[in-house]
Amino acid sequence: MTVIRNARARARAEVRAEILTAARAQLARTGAEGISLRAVARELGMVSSALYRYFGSRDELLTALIVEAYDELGEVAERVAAATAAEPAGRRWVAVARAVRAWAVEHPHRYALLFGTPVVGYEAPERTVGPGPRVPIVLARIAIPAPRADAVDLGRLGAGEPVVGPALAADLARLRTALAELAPDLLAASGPPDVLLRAVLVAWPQLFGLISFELFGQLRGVVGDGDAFLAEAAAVLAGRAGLQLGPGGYGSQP
Amino acid sequence: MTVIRNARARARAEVRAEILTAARAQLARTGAEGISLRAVARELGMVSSALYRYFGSRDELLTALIVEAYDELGEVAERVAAATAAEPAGRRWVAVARAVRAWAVEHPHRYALLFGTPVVGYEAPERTVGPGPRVPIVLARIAIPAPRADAVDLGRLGAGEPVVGPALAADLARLRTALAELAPDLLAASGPPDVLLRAVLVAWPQLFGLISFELFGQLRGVVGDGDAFLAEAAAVLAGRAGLQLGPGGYGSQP
DNA sequence: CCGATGCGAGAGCAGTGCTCTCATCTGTGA
DNA sequence: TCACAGATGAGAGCACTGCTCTCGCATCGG
Repeated sequence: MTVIRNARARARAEVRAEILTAARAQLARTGAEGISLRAVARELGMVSSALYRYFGSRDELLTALIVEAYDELGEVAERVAAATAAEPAGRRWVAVARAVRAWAVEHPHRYALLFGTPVVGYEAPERTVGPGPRVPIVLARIAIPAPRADAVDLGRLGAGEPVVGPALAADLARLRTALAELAPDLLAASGPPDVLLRAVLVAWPQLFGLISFELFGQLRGVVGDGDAFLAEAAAVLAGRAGLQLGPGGYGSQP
Repeated sequence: MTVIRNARARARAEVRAEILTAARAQLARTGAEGISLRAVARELGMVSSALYRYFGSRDELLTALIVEAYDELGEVAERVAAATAAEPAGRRWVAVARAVRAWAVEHPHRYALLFGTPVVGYEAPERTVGPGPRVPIVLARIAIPAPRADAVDLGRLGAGEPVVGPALAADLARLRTALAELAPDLLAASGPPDVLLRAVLVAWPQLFGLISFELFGQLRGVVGDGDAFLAEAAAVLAGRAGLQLGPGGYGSQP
């Protein structure tokens, strides 16, 4: 495993990259279901069986595309979070949400690959570990230092109701354990017990739900300006998480 | 079009139903992607070409399954709403949410067919019209009469910010038009302008997001008790929509 | 009763994922 | 430097898919 690999390994990596590029293009054109190993091979001027030297199966190729897309989306979110570091937490939250939506609109099939129907169900390990949780970590990093303890308002539960129920307390503990590996700094700063829950477990799936609803056509004919809709809804979520938007609301620049 | 159709039409309807039943079983077994016209035909002891007398294409068969699933899910939601008619709005909201989740867990592939990645993208007309909006209408019917005007808290916008932005105001108008056909009684009772928005456009996609996240494996290894998680999160959403849970929180019976 | 129509069977086409074998090309150790 | 092992590509082939077309048979309506 030297840094300068031999020519064979180098060529191999290049062919692998070319295959991925062709597959990515085909994904953008026809969606995940339409990706054909044979068509990818054809486009590269090789025969389908040769492709199996590089990817053991169609699912393996898809998995590579999934990991790649996770990484790209994670990078988008991290870049926006870094670029807005000086702004109030609420505005950063909305900015990241809009960026995630913009990426989804630009690459709908890749987004569907990540958050749509699981292709087979076997790629669970890949999903949870690795680049999967990058976006929620970005959101958590924005949200967690911000909320004040008095912002806790978990749905106006009846008097005497615990803020976090026993089942969710266990989930919370599990989440903390997972976070200890992925982002140990977050763990130290995560404050009151429900803040993590709101930021990661509640706000993030809801944000995803809004984007998916638009992208998968559930809001077709109802919502006109998807970005405005998402921005407003994300501002609601940010408010619920106790984040301050500051003067000027959530802003309007994309 | 007499009520008592002739024998030919009767047999035709029966065969159609048998095909749908076999396809439904296959969907439950292998998911939408795994549904094969030939396998369905084989199971029914007919040849694949004969099946084309009843469904013009695989997509047409899938569309029939989608409509069917929409109807069944809508009926589940309506039944729960009716059964809890006497309870406070917040508890009804949570009860419907849990019922939707329970249906999704029981029929994951059918749920994916409705709310996952669109199979082709062409069935947009089917989605928006017809049985599609039954669940959000149930939720709106629960939520709309309930909220008090002072519950409006759209994300703690900056002072002077309009509660509903101009882009969303247009969406709201469109939504009202659509509702005028589907549920005219709702239109009359819908109260302050943002209530509809919160109930249908925000809360429903977010609820869907929570369910999908669990079902599509995004929360795998994080959330243990999915029902408890959803109930708590739905209670949060209900609270945001200004619904009262009443004493005893959102209850715990499934 | 007879023609029009509905319907099932079968063959066939173009495409798919994947496996196997066989030839060739290349990197490396003797 | 050379020969051998391993990596790579080509091709044929298998079982499967959605879908179309044609050809008979049954059935229904006039």
